[in-house]
Amino acid sequence: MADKSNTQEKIIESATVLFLEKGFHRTSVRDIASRAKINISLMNYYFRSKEILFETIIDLLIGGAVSSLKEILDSDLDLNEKIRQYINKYIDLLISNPLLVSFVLAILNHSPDKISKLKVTDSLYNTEKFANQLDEENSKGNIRKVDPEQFYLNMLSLIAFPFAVKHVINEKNNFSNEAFNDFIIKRKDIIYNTLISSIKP
Amino acid sequence: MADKSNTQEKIIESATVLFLEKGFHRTSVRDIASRAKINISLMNYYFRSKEILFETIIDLLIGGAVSSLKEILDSDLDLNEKIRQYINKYIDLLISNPLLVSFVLAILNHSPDKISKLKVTDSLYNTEKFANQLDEENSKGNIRKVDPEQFYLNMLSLIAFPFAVKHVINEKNNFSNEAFNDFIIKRKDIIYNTLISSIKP
DNA sequence: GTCTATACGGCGATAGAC
DNA sequence: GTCTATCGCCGTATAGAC
Repeated sequence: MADKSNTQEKIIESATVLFLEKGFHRTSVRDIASRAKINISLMNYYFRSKEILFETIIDLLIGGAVSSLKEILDSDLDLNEKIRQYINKYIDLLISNPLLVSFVLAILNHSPDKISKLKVTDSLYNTEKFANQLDEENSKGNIRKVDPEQFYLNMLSLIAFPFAVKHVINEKNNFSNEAFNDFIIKRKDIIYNTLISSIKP
Repeated sequence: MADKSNTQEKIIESATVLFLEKGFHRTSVRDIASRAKINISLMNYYFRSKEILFETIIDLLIGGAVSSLKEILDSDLDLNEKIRQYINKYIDLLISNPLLVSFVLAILNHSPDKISKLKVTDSLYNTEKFANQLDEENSKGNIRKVDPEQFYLNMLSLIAFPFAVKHVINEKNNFSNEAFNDFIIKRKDIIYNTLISSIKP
């Protein structure tokens, strides 16, 4: 049994640093092994493949954040307040993990069959309660009629896409990482106002 | 000399099919060579690398579409009409090349240093005239004050992001490719209305 | 110029000895 | 649990035939 989970931890620690630094494709299992000072094949012993190791790390990184996003969506909050909180929490999550969007998109692109297995994409499903709430608010005359699926996609697009093109934004505007974060934080209000004004009766 | 450009064309034809079918990472140069019935090293002879071949194909696929997008943005059209045309043309382009967004994001993620060399990303730069137009319309009192950079990013996000998560959307809603296209075409109006209502005074 | 054959170093993964 | 050895791929480079 020896060090039990110590080796596993070393792999995760090293892999996390490298994945965050260079992304999935540019990090090799040999890189990970040499940084963790372990034998290459131990990576395959503890995790069955590089991809599973990667997904494990993603899930660890974002922790309960994704499920708390789902909680907001499923809560009984007032519609406006729900949208506000959802945007804020999502953007905070992505600011803490700026490569998350690219990672998830890379996986979706690389192995589309694994979509439903990814915990990260959980938040994209089960938007039923939110959809019902939009329908109800409309029938009360509080908001315009909207396709909930389209509205939710609008919200997601406005929140997530900028992180997918972070490099382009930074290069175009000569942004540092800090300047990018400032730019993104300003988006909290912008996205909220954009979404709300689009459903105002 | 033989068939002159015939070999080159065969490579491009085969590679296009495979890239569109399986994406960049899952297509090997050996796949391409065997499908084109040519020697592996000819790929390196005509194109210097797999990546350059890929970029060449992307540029061929989207042809003048990207530059015509830039033309719209730089035109003297009325703001509303400009936004409308830009959305419509962009979405038509992406419907014709549904993998384009994923491809570009994959390249951005894989080799961020090549951003400015990609012709496809040209459309993301030089939005100066559009920015000025937004400022002018605001000073005339026709629209609310907006950060042009944020507004343009909103537009781009709403247009492009859905294509990056096409697989998820299709799986969630049990969409066929046709149903996805219908869903996207409906977005032309939705995106227009969302953007316009966000700047209405 | 065009093409073939072949080889190089690196990759992710695995079988099997200890 | 750990390590060595090795497998079958990959993208790329090059020597040399036509």
